[in-house]
Amino acid sequence: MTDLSIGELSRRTAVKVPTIRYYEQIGLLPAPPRTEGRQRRYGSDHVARLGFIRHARELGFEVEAIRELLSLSAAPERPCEPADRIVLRHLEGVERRIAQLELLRSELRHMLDDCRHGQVGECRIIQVLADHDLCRHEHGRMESGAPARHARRGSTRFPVMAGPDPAIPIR
Amino acid sequence: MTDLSIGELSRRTAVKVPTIRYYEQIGLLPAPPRTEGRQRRYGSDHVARLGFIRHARELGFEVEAIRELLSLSAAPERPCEPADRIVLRHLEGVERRIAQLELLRSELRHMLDDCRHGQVGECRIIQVLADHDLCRHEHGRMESGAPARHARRGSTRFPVMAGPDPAIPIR
DNA sequence: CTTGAACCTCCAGTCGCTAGAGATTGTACG
DNA sequence: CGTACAATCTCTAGCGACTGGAGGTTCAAG
Repeated sequence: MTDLSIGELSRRTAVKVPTIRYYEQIGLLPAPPRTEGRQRRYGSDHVARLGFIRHARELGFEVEAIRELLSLSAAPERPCEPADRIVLRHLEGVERRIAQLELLRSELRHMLDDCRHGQVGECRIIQVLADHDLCRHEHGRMESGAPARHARRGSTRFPVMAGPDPAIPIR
Repeated sequence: MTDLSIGELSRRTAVKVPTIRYYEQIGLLPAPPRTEGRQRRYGSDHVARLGFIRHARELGFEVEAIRELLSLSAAPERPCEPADRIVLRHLEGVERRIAQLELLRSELRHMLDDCRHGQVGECRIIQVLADHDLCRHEHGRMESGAPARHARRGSTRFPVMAGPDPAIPIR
């Protein structure tokens, strides 16, 4: 009805033009009719559907989840419990991610707090990175028997990325 | 010295074999010497460097940041301020991400709270997704003049992904 | 010497876009 | 009506940080 070009649709929904074409390609937005010159022309139903998609993306839903939500929304008389479950699952993922990031935040803050802001040699940041055991929190699991908290104190030395060394076959 | 195969290195550092090869490819881990049969053999310095990399990745640092941290760690007598800055920048990113996710979390919770768990037709979840204006928080910016809070109440109907419609050129 | 696990290289796929090349179409103006 | 030029078209490749597979070789134990 409204007969919008892809650029107009983009402006109205705040979704970029290549993204709209991408959504069509992956089957999230139906292919619209075309002009004789094969340019896309959209109606108000496309505006609504694309708005739905954009909002769901803003809320962090994955494309697959959006696909399901869209197909659920097409059956208003059916129970909305499947939709609830999708949202709940996503909420749980967001909560897990927040918890992870909060751990990260506190470890990063500790690293900065502990750093005396002197030389790299005494820098707590570099030390903690070099030796996982020095950090205040455990954020990975340590399942197996303690792997010998070796007394590598002092200089942190790794093989340095030098020019292509001769690559002598050993042994 | 320790002369480890890539599988052994993988076990000791908890970094997967293809990931180790990938780190070599992108120049994060130096290419080790090879056996006559061109298999990689690693020493304890590689174990240390790869441990550094893994820990930094666990803390969410990007590869480019790790590259910088590694090259900083090679100069123990220099000031550690550049390292501090990298960590601080990353911390700020983490904090921004947390703030975003907390907004998301609260909006998702509201959606679930408001849903009467009946039919899709009255489902608050679907309604909020279909009409951005219904949500409790603003998480995008709304710069331009209000785009006509249209009275599309009731059925949420989009063009449905059907079979390939005839694609009649219009106009 | 044989077996088979581990290793090798190379390439493709993941996710959700984004950007570019090079060709065509739509539209406004003179 | 012609022309200019913005917008559109298709196609392909790239991002980041891996991960997986195919198909072939090497190592180490028995």
